[in-house]
Amino acid sequence: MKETSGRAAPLVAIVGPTASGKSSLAVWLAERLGGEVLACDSTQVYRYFDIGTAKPTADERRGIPHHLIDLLEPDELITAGEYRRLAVAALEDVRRCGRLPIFTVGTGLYLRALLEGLADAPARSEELRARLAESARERGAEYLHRILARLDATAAARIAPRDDPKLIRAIEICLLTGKPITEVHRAGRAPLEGYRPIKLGLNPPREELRERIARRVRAMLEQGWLAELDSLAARGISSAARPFGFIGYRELAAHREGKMTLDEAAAAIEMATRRYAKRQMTWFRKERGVEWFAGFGDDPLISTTVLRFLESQL
RNA sequence: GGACGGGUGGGUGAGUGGUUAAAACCAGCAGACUGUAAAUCUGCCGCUCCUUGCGGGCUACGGAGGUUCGAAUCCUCCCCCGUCCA
Repeated sequence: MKETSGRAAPLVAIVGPTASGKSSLAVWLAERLGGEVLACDSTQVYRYFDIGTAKPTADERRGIPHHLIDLLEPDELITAGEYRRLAVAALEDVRRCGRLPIFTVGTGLYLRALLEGLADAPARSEELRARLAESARERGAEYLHRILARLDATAAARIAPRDDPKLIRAIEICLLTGKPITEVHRAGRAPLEGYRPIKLGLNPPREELRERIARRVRAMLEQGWLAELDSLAARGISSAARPFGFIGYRELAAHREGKMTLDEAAAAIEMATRRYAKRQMTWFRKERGVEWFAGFGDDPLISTTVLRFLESQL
């Protein structure tokens, strides 16, 4: 598909698995191209959870403004739709300053929500969800699937009978709009206007990524991850808060409760991170229009190649 | 030296004569995913052949023999691991 709008402002999105060096590449490019960094990450929007979410430190930011980080309190809930609103606003700020927006994308769904938009569907309803979850508990597995089948057979056929979160969202949309979710989706999305996305993909060799993840987990622990955990508790943040469910925080919490040794926790974190990286790649591989680079973002060879490519695109 | 317990597919670990290539879980691989997405879910997961089929062949439950129509499962000997007694 050709971009015809000459007025569209370039928007750079760096996709890639966790620990592939997106943040450092983003800063490096920003320094050279007059850019600012925007996080497209469902975890970095939470304040206080810094080490485990791999937020770039002040040092690593090197004076480059970073957006869409530290926006919410831990007891708040971010969703793809909310992220889109926040991101569009941040984008406009960056554009007003005449700077190049560079997204570091860990959360594929959020990038899609931003660029392609979401269906015109209502936001989640906690009350409705509570009721559905309650009935599901009483009526057993696959009850939700039966409900959805009645509301929208097409949608039910596309969602696994045990995939509760997706079933709930589908039922929620049907009930809230009074229309089958299939119809709501068919109505289309509202893509981002006025920008020309340039997608860069980092795809380091798997074995090297695996090692990098292991090293990073150890480094995070050395940087005081456990102390951060304690300060979060001291701050009075409920252990039920969303961010405590993020990779690493949950394992470390289990360790603090005496359920596993620190070594075991570290091993579990590495494993969960690896699996996460794999899922990210599954998502990104089918992302369209990505220019892929087979290495880490902090590898000089990669960064210079990326810069050259970007310059040809701007 | 002796007495028990145990050695099962990458790991943990079921299975104690036959629908058992061998449960389950984990790891691994592939995939799905339009509002909790660092979430959730699905498939595959010994080797091999083809006419890709609830298809064929081969290999497999420490090793070697044996019993049996048939063994991971029973017997014999051997090897290794753990605990205990000397």
